Amino acid sequence: MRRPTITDVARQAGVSKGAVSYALNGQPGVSESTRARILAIAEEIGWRPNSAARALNGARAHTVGLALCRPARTLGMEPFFMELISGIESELSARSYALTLQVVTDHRQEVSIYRRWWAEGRIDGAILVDLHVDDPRVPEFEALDLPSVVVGHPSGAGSLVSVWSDDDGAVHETVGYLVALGHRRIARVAGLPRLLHTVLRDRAFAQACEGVAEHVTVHTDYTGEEGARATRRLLSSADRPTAIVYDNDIMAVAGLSAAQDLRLDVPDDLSIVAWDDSPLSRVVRPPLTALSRDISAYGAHAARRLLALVTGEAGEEAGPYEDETARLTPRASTAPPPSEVR
Amino acid sequence: MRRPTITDVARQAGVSKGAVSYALNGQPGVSESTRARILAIAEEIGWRPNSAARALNGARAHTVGLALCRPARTLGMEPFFMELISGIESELSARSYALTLQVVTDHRQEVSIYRRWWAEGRIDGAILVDLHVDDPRVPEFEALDLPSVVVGHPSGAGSLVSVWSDDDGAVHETVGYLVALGHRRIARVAGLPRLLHTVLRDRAFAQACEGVAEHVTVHTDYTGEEGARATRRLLSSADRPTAIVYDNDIMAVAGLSAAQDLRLDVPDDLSIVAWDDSPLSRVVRPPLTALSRDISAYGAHAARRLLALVTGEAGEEAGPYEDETARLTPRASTAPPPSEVR
DNA sequence: ATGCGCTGGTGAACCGGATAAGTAACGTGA
DNA sequence: TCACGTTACTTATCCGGTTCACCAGCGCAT
Repeated sequence: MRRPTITDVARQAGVSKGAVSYALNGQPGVSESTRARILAIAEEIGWRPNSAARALNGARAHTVGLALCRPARTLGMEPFFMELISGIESELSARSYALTLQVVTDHRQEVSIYRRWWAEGRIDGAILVDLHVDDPRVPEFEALDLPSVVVGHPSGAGSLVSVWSDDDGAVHETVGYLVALGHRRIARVAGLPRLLHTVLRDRAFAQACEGVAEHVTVHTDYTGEEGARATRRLLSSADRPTAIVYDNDIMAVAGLSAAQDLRLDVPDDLSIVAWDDSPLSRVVRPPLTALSRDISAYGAHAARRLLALVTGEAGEEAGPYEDETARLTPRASTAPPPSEVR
Repeated sequence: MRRPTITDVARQAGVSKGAVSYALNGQPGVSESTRARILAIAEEIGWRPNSAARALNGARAHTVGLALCRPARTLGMEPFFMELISGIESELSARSYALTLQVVTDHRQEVSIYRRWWAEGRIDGAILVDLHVDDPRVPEFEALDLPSVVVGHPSGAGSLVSVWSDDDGAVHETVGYLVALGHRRIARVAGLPRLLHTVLRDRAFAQACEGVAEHVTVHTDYTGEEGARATRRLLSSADRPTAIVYDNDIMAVAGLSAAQDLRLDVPDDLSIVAWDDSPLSRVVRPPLTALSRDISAYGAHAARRLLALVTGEAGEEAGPYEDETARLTPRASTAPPPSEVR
């Protein structure tokens, strides 16, 4: 049984294709009674205008693209992405836009996917995540002239609209909190050094500690394994830190376990802070002090910006947007440092 | 600058639209030299056939749909979905199919989304996850006549092709292992009771324990909070279990913390097994014994089945597929029960 | 020389909608 | 009673591809 087309509806209603089209789209040109009859028939036989046929008339594809450039293993473990996606989604589906997703392994692939989608008319816009230092995607996107929103700091977004949150402020708040507790040697277990936000956090961290605490930063690939290894290395050094800030929660949990394995008590011997709060931070023992933010809302903002770009709406929705700064949520993993090192 | 169309390519190459089409699609009807010239020009001006125009000629949309019916919070915390998606993805992108994703909050929405996508010609097929008991989506999908693959047990899939893994076997292996260690009172902290796989695991668990161990099952919503609460309740009962099997790893971690809060040692006082292995199981202390399986491969199998359905390929790819059974990976969270209760 | 098949194309119809232009019927004011 | 403006449509064209029917030119056997 073929899918019904506009012609089927027109025939059953005893009108022309044009009339059906007007009726469907709320255009003037049909009487209310005819419109109702047409819509009833469309409903009855389950007709929906074919999106390809619509798109052919210069209309939009009503789809935006998102390519994620991370290995499956890391991706699965990062609540961040799933929450971001569901936030993006909620905004898109409210406006009847679909999200097309692709998981890729490198940036060359990612750019070529977007290029293809765009050239094929499959997407109206794109969302760029995980901004790198000197990200090659930015000039590419600018040249492509594909409406796009960058989820990341404007300093790396070139002329593209960006949605970001103030990591700098969050870092300062965290360091300030730890210093206030009495910590004078603070370490940071950071993510991939080629990611822009890692560099920005590194810089902010160094700056925040400047003059008030010794500081050291170790880079990892975000996995629990590397988080644990970095922690062991930090804790076995002569002047070990009394507090460690982790760039994601899986590393924070791994670091917690590593510390406990070394017979260190958290928070009495070592304080731990996790960046990005997730249920995980709450279920471990002790629950982790974390930098929480509403990632879902973050994604929704990005989507809203993108839709404004796509539909050409002016207004305040069109510009870059700074989302709320992550709030430090103190839990039981942070406390003053042990007295002998104070 | 308008996107180039087939007419632009034809004009530049000095041939007709038809010739360009034949050249592009590897059809006979153009000489090799002309084909090369046309393709070179297409490449140069960055032309890609508009997917909507192609789809209009009865061709496929080259897209499959996936609607996830879970709240954002649970979703973010389940590495399962992200891994499943990236597995599906890898298979799809290898065959140049796109994945359209939608996060919905209930089944009615989910069905209506699929119905819309299908009627609008946006998707060629769909993947159904999280099968419920008496799932209303199954008859709907059968009626829609939309090519689809169910990720879940065939007993609930009706006439739809399903891809599943033998939970029954995994449960028996787990219970067998715990009984062999000497456990005689085993609890299970299960997921949502309306999910089919929960019911099947419940049944298998009861059956596996029958005659060899006392058993009890508690249902939760998969969150760490409920996992912890269930654990506390189980452990504070008079004849508390000596081993608990959790339906996901976030609950297992939460259960571990809850037990430790009650001054119970894992594994000396209590053994813990997590269903579905993830980096999380490895980074906590002690690392958790878990049921591991390759979720990404699971997703890839589902995608392959779906593509076989969509393209109408016969052969062994078309039927239902039983994926490998989860393997029990013993780690330090399981041991013989304490002697006083043996 | 003629017929035949093959190669390498061309031109036009078609897919399913949107939309501009055209038209028939009707009411209305002068 | 007729020009005029509405209303409620119909008709035709277009979007960017695919594909079918057709055709010119060429080599080749007859």
